[in-house]
Amino acid sequence: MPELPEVQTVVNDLKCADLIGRVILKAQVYWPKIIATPPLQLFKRQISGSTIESIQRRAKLILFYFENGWGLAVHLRMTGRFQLEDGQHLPNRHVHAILELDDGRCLRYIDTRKFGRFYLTNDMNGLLAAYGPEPLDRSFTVAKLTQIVTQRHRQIKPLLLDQHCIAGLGNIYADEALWEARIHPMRPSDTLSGQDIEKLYKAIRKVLRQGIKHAGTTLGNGQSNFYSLGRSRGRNENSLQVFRRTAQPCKRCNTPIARIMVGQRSSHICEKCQPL
DNA sequence: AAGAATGTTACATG
DNA sequence: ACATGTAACATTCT
Repeated sequence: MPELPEVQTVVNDLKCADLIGRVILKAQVYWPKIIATPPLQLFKRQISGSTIESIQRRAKLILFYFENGWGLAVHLRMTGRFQLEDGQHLPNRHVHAILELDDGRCLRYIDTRKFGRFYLTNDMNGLLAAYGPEPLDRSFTVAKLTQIVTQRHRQIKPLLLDQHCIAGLGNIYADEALWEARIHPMRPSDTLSGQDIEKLYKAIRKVLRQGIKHAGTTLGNGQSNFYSLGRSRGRNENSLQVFRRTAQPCKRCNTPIARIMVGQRSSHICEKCQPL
């Protein structure tokens, strides 16, 4: 579930939780496939005794940097969540890993679909090298987006979702940005005009900033929807203009929102505002 | 009760 | 080399 704004929200909450300077005493792992690298026994040995120096976000990854030069990157994929427990823990069948801290607390990883992954590495830069630019960074400019979009001939939405091209967008915010910019998701990327690209640039940054401001998007009431640390919900759902608003009126022109498949993902569009 | 779900990747095919 | 399609991962939600 989590896209850039949701991951940023989790990181912000983790940073507020007094984790800097804490030592990870021990890792308990109940679903070994969660640990992508290194092999489980090495992972457990290496992470034990690590002191958390900083917590950051890059793309959709949560990055824990340790004082010993290693770092832990966590990708939540669809349903990953962290919870900080003090003494007693609420029972949950989907706890797959627990990091025990030196202050008596535990950071536990919950993931109903078990798609999330932990990467423990002493070469974080290497791990991050393949990702495209951060859309909210100053280095991400209209010129940069022009280059990304013009260099290839692909449908614009799958391109936006490709983390090697731009980091952090997922299905929700890609749909929102394309609606905002009035661009059809199947538009070949190299046919966008300069004006289109500028609108898209502004739209991407607008919807991501808004998502962060609202602490992420939590859809519906299912327990495997997005929740940040603890069980705090995002407040961005009411700001969505098209995502999962199929058949409801377009907020600009009242045309019913259509749902179409693009690159094997559902897309929500106004066919009048976003003609092909 | 079938189909879809906020993500990624390996593999196949054009 | 690049673009696109399919299946897989595993469980819940509509």
